[in-house]
Amino acid sequence: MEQLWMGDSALTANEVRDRLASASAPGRAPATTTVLTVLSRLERKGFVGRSRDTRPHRYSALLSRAEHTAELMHEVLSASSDRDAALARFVGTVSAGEANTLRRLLDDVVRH
Amino acid sequence: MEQLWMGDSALTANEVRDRLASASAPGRAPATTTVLTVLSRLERKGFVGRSRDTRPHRYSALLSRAEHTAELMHEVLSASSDRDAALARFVGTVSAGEANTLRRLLDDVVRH
DNA sequence: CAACGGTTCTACGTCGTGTAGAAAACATGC
DNA sequence: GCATGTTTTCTACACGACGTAGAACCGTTG
Repeated sequence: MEQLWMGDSALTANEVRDRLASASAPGRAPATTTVLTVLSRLERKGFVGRSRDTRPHRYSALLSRAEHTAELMHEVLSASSDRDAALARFVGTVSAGEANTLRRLLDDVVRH
Repeated sequence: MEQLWMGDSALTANEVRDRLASASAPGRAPATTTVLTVLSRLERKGFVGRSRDTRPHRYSALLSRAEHTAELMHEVLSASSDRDAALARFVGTVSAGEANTLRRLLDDVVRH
């Protein structure tokens, strides 16, 4: 749902609807009001912000896709009682390539 | 919900209900049928297994708490388009202690 | 076979989500 | 200034996941 625009930023409801229309099967084009509703709900939950001063309100993601994912991962992890064990499992099932990525990232972290 | 027994293993519905009863506020004690229903649904979704041969069926978690968490993390990560970016964000917001844990875990991984 | 504990079926309220029409609020051309 | 088109809000419905549990069914055992 949100993924659909979690890359650009500051779009109007109609622009969002247009992108949805093109990026989907021809039949599946949501009404503008639908987009507005969803956008409002996302705003209420703090996922998107909007500029109310410009007339066609402009909506933008407050968190990038990556940030959002990272936050979700933290949430999932927090729900676990033994975080370290969970992390161990996670690392154990990660691909070799991603293990390397992680290693590199951790090295970066070490020097602030 | 499941967390309630994701530590022990192979319990009957009544045993589960009892644990729930003690581990909660005195008033909040679910009926046995409720537990059965939930357990069945979890079974349908592949989260728990049960031995149908013993008469009071015995239910057990198919995945440990940690495994389940790890799987969820992978799911979240998979939903992201740019996995590396998401990982970067994740690592960037992890505590220092956990960063170390991760480092150690990655070292273990390297020697199979 | 009657009673009892265990299991399944059916069902209801609540919540999140996708969907959108009706109505209200605005902007504007004439 | 008002009719028209655009934008936003309100209200609403269907659907699926969940927590909850009663009713009915089934198997064991006295």
